[in-house]
Amino acid sequence: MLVMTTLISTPVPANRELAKSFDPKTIESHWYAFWESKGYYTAGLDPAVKENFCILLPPPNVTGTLHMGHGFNQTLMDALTRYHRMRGDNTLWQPGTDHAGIATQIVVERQLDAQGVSRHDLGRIKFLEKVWEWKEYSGGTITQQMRRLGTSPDWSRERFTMDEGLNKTVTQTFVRLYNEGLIYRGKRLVNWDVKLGTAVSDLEVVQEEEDGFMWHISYPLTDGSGSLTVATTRPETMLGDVAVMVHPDDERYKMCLGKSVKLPLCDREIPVIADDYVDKDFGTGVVKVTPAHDFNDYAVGQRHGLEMISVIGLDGNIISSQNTVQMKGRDYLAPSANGAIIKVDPAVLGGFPEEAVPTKYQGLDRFVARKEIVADLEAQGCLVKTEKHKLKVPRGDRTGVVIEPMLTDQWFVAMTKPTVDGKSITQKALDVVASGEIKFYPDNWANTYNQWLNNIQDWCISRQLWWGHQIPAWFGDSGQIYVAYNEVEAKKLAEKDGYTGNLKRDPDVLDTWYSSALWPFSTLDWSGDDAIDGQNQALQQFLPSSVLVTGFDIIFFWVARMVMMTKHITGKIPFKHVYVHGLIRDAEGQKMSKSKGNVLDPIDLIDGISLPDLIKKRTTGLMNPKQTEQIEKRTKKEFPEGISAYGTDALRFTFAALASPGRDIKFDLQRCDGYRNFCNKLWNATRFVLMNIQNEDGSLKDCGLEDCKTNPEGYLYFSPADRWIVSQLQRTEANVARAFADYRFDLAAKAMYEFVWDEYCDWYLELAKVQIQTGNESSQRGTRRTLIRVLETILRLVHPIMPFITEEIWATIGPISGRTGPSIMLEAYPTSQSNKIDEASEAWVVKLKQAVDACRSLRGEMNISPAARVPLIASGNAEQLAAYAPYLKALAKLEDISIVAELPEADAPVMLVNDFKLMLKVEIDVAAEKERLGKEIARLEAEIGKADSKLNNESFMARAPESVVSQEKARVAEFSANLEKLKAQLTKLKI
RNA sequence: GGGUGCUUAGCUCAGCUGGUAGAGCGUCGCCCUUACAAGGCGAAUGUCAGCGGUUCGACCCCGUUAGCACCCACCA
Repeated sequence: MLVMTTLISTPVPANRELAKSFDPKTIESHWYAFWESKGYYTAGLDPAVKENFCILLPPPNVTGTLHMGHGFNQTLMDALTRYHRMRGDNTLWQPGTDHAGIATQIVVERQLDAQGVSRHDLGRIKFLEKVWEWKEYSGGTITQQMRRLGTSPDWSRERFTMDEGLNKTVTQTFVRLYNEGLIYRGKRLVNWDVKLGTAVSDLEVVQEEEDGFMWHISYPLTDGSGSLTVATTRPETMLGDVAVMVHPDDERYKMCLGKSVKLPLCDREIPVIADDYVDKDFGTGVVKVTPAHDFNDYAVGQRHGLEMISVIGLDGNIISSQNTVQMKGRDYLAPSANGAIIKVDPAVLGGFPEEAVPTKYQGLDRFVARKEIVADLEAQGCLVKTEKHKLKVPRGDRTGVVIEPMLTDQWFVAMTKPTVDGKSITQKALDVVASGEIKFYPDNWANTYNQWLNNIQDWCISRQLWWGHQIPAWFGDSGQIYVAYNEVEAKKLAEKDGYTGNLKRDPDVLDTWYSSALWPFSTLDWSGDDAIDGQNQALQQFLPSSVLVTGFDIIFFWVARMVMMTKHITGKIPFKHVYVHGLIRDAEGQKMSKSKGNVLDPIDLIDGISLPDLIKKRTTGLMNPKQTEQIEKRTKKEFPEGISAYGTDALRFTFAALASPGRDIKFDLQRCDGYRNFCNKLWNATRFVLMNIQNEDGSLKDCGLEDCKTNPEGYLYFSPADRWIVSQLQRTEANVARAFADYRFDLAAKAMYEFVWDEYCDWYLELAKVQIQTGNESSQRGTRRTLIRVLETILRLVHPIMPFITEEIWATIGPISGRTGPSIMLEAYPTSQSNKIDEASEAWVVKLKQAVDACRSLRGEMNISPAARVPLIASGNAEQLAAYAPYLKALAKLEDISIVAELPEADAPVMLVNDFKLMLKVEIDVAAEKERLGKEIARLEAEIGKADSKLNNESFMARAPESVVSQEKARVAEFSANLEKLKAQLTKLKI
């Protein structure tokens, strides 16, 4: 089921007031269209700018819809893109989509199936028209959904892997690689998907452990001296057996070497050979050899010069004259009477040689044939035994059918063959990582990458499909191959070769990953002509791109191949960094998949969805309708109320916060909850700031926003609290910058969250209230200025992760505070200036916080209602206490504060904070107080004991750094002082 | 068989170059205090998987065991 998403866009309202609470829907609807229409995403191409930043969007499948993985991946890319754009870098996020050969062809074929039409009925040209129609219809879905996520790629540069320009690059590189001998055509055993009727690459085959059987079959020796028992999991392939083999050192079978056995059911004699590939201890120690249908046997066959007999046709049925007809239009390989492989042209079916396979099995489905063969063997007494056996079964990742190794003509890229400069493309790809030119984040992925490349096989790039880049090769009547840019060029080659006959273009297409591998330069309009490319500003700036953001699942499919191809073709690396993130899983850690019915659509988290709608979405279009009930049950249990609307910003913030390196993500909706609350917090902080900087009529109060220098001396006063929050902001900016540089989105989000909530909202706004109520004019101005300036900086700081809410607030406070910029996207990203770090103010506030906490704590101890205003008696640094008094009164709900030289003797608990002593003036419960003091004394004694033992430890004193030692000493001093006070209090209580 | 990652509060996870364990959600109190109840204040909860080692000191480094997850290769 295709879900078309249209972007609802409303005009940006001219005048705005902030609603009472945050409602993502109303603010998200207008900004995207505004940004896009203003061209803010357009690639920066200013040669004067030093830094260039470029990210390639891993092109989503053209017919796909957005899933959580995309949402996650794209949020990270967008955060980086917005961050660098704000920093003033030349920035490009290059978008596009992939034609996804197999996946798309399957979708369209399935639709035709529903109408009872096959692609062969339509013919290639008509069928391709249908695919293009479908592409036009659904191709924009995912890019529309991306807009809902607020992503900011340069849409004007959007590419599609089947675009004319990209097709040119594909053809050009293919011809070049062919001429360099790096692409070749050969008859090899390849993974064959019998359902799709195409070869697939190793990566497209998944091995799954399944229950099966091991059949022990007796092959009689021709000299009548007994028999050999082979063990096999695939008895049907015995029709193609050309030998049986044993280990050369296996004493049990030594006497059989050089003899031959009679292949049951087939009446063929085959030799007994020795090969140390055989594991003596597995099965019976005797292995049947079927080179045409097994990769290992193929290798054995090569070693021993054995012939190959294909007994399974391309459609997965046992060979016959019938399946050749079904494979019309394609060459067919079959054994001739003498066992040699010949090509059969469907036009000359009459002479089809199928004697190698007994007539009774011809044309049978391979699994039906298996049953019959087993039954026949049993009837002839050749079946020794059948035992249960677990085995790995190769299946096509798209179709799920069992992959059949098949001897066919295919095109390959030579992975390990040296190129003109002496290194294979694989070696080049290894080198750029080894040298650090390309860095992985986290770096352990480099191991995975290296390991794969070190064991790589040639890449089968031809696919017997119709949807894709058709291979630019033309065949002559007797098998000549001419690879050229087009048919005219191919003709020229043929003529040079002295061939003037017919040329027939190879009907096959390229693996979809071939064009993906060229993505880093094909999207930048690379031409291969240095003169032209030198003038291509985008290509100069953005190749290599800065970072590739991707899940580990496509490191082999895509990342490694991009490195090989880009490095070899252009001489440049495709990207400098590879940031590998985890996969999004459901709350139970399961992979999200349609068949499990645990898929979440990011759009549903943004807009919310009711339970019935969610169930409907998860259960329609299931391959196996039986699962419906179970999925419904699970969904009901997991989301009893459906999913509420979180809005894009909260979802994006959640993705960022969960993006810890090297870890899959169990997606937990509750985290989302927390970050939606964060949006609300920011929203309401803004409302508070607005309340305080505006007069009743909406005009701006004097906030001292003009340049400080133009104000007279003393016009603005910044309290320690004001200086403290600015200082903390500076630290946060530095932390966020470091986090982005390290791709630690989780830490960036955390730094933002903690600063905004824990410092700005929880403390500074409360302190500001006091200053505005009790401070003088200068202090009030300073406070207002700080309120608004810190908020503005917060907005710019957070914008890369939460673009919508920040833009909305920016647009609201801008006209009021007199800022003129039209969009936060055009503002500079806050960068820390360490000269604003004010350690004295930071220390001042830390102490104030502790005093406030102490008062609150005292309140708790004495069980005083938080709402009650009570008097406080304090002793200590009188000057500082006087400065704290107004804040303490407001934040700790105090009636009044008396500052005295010495606390009066009373049975009330005393809190010691740094150099202050604080006591609430309220009667207390003596017994409870005794208990409390006793506990506290015990705790302090324990702490002192610990610290003391350290200080008495010679090793500690010798090895620990100064700071740690003095820290310990300070602790002992502080605790001892407190301990004495407490003991004194306790004795007082006792009297 | 080869490789990688993980194991921290009831749940989901942070913990930067070793220096006395943190957040969100949930739980329990008390508060609708004019920014915010999608909130505030307070509280409870941990043999940091087990064992051993290095170190004055280990969640962190080393070794080892167990469990979980994933990747690659593969025995017919």
